[in-house]
Amino acid sequence: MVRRTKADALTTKNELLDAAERLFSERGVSNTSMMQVAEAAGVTRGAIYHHFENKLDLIYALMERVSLPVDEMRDELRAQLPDEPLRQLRERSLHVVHQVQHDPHMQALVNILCHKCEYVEDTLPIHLRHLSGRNECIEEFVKLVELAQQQGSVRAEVEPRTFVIGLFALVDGLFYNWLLDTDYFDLGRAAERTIDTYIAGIQ
Amino acid sequence: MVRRTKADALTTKNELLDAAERLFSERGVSNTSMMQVAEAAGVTRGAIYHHFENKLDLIYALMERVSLPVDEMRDELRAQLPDEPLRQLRERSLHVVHQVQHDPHMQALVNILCHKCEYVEDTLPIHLRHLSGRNECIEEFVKLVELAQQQGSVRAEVEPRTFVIGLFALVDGLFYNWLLDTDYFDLGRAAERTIDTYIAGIQ
DNA sequence: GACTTTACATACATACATGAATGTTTGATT
DNA sequence: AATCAAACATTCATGTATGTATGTAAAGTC
Repeated sequence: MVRRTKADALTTKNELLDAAERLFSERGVSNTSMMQVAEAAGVTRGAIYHHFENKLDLIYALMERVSLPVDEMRDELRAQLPDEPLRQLRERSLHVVHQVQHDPHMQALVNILCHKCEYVEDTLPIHLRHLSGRNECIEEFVKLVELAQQQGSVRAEVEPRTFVIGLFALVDGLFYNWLLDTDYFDLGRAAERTIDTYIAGIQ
Repeated sequence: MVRRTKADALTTKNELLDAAERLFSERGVSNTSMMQVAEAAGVTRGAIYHHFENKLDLIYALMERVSLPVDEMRDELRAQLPDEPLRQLRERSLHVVHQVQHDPHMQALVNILCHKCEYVEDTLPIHLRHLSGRNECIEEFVKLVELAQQQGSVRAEVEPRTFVIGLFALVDGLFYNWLLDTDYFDLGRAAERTIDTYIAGIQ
């Protein structure tokens, strides 16, 4: 049975995105063919190539789907706790952790970018996008640490930039390992403890 | 011109491993065909299938090549600083970092496992091997932290296991990000600072 | 109601990649 | 010296992915 109305087309597109997200996350990007994605969504390959240019465009669309709500939330948190820089650092980091832990789309996407997608020249645009918002965030965090340093709550010999690189590495590393086996440890709990420990180390 | 002596065969095998290591690291595992590996090594595909069963077996051989020296070094370091558990933690962590930063084979392999290889069912044996030695190491580190706790140099409310998970996450995250762009920050320096900060957080 | 466009399905052409089978040359063994 | 087996090269058969071109029925538009 064919569906043609605009709303139905949008449904088809979303079903394709859902199928791709699931299959990519389960079996890897390059190990999943467009054919398999189409079948999982109950359509043919023609439908995919109608909605997306190719596999990369499909991944790109997956990122769009989660990046919008994430950006909103970031702006929201940015405004909070302007007078307590270290706490803002903590809360914002933990918030991302919470998202990865509890939002299935976010979790699947991070899993894909982290473990199910080879970092090669072809996928460069994908990863560049992934990193762009991130570098912004690093700069912002550096300024927060500098502020805390001026306030005297951080030791003077601490290099803000290096500290922030470590903070991101810690969070990334937690994601990386947790996604390998989500039963090995509780992400939220571990993130809270380890981030607090790390921040305590500069006070 | 064909080469047949046993020594020459070993040379061929090593050239194949070198070529695979380079190509996999540059262009990704599933994006590199056996044909390309053979060409890069100056032989035909026949040579590969003579020495290795398939692509997975080839990756496996790559891991073997570096795991031996790494295991030796681990045993060596294990014996050092038995009375200063936190320093042993620090030194052993930094030593791995140093290896990744300065040993090309190690660096290429971690890069492959981290960014150039999809974590899917087919490659499970590969990753399981990668994780086995690691889990051992985690348990060992936990005991070191417990020891430090008994010695009174670590606060009582610290959970050793969570702390070690964070330490590994930090190191992994540093590798992960540094390998994306080795010019973005100095790995050794950042590792030293951030690990010290993290350890300072529990004292 | 005629016309155009959308939303797919179908079919096809091309390009690789894999793995096995087979062939060939030479070192190693006795 | 004869034989065997190792170390590859060559060829082939098969499967599979991709992208595109074309077909078509319904939706949308006027």
